[in-house]
Amino acid sequence: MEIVAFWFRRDLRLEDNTALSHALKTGKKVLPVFIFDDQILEGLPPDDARVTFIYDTLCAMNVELRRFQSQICVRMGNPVLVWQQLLDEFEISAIYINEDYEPYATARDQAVSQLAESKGVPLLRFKDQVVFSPTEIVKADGLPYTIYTPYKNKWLAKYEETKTPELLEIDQTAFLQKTHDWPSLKAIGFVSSQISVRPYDLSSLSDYSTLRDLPAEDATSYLSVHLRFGTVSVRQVIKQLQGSDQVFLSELIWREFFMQILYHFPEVVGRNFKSKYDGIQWRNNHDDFDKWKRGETGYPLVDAGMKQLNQTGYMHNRVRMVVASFLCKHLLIDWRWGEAYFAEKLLDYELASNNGNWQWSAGTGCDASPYFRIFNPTAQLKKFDPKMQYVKKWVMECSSPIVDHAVARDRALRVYKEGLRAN
DNA sequence: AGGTCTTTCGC
DNA sequence: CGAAAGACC
Repeated sequence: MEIVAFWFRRDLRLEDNTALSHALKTGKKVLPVFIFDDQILEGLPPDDARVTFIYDTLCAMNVELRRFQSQICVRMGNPVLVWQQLLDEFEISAIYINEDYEPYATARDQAVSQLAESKGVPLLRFKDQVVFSPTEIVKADGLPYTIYTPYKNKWLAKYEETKTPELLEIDQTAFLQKTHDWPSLKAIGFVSSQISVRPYDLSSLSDYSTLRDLPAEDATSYLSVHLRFGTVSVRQVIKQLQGSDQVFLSELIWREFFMQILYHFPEVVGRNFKSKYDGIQWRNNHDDFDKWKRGETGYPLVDAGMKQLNQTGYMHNRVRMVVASFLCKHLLIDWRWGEAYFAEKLLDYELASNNGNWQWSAGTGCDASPYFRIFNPTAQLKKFDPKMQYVKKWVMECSSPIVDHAVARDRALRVYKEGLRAN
């Protein structure tokens, strides 16, 4: 029987899923596929919370699908080799995917596309995880934006032009009725993590703009991880926004801004966007770095943030900016070290946003915070957690500061200036 | 989407 | 006199 395949990647949902919806409308039965890519899994700790989340999400979708005698086909290995097997095993006439704009993902999809095309099977790509793809918002001369505000203006103007699309129907009766051998989490090489993903609540967005900077309020959306893995549709989120939620919409536009930066400038991975900062002599003191990681810097807001990260896989956004600035400016540790630590710990880790925001903090990025803007961690505490509620929740005892603020501030200004002069 | 020091403003 | 605005980092 001729069927089509749908490949789940970072779109782990059965609602408003573009490529899936199109696949289900072809009139052919749809084989849903998920591949644990061993190249990605390699190097992750066995109790990685994100792998647990992916596995649990797949299980939950499977429960849905079982009502229609269907099941997700879960495989593990190199995606190209897995697709080679699947194309041999099933009579697949097309593979449906949602576009993924990361460098690794585009190369992977290109390889799968070549394989499939060689067997006469098209790989059909759809826009799903963003409102506007990296090539849709460009300057009049066709070049990508590198400054946020004009990018945002263009984004909003284009958004006004296009009507908010209706959410897509998912016809579950069109799934292929077939069961598969499911690998256990253990068989994939993992165990269940103690850290779990907090569900999102779209109704919490109403107070976002007034409370979002106060970590004690715990009023952020917790949508990041769901947008990362596609357990929520970005269109559904936007549909939920009221006219007053411009602040939240702006955060979604930042997300797409950094995605298009990574897409058009893949060299930002591992390198300063602005090469004039290449001469900065980072101190890169391992002892300082360990203290930062453990949340033992002696600055309550920094330490609270790092403890929240270590214990929950999440950190309040205001605090992310403070700990990042502290690492780069006060400790003069290379932003790439901080980027790597966040990548390891954050449930919502996403290459484009993580890289973009770290470079923003370090001052090396496009449209970044200027190098002389150095957060005063004590002033930030006073301003955003005046009653010390957030800090008390995460920090039990406060050690003495590992570096004096005024001294570190002067040192950062000097080292950045020297670095700029040397370049 | 900052901080700090200095100057000016408003009373 | 303290608060707000400005300059510079």
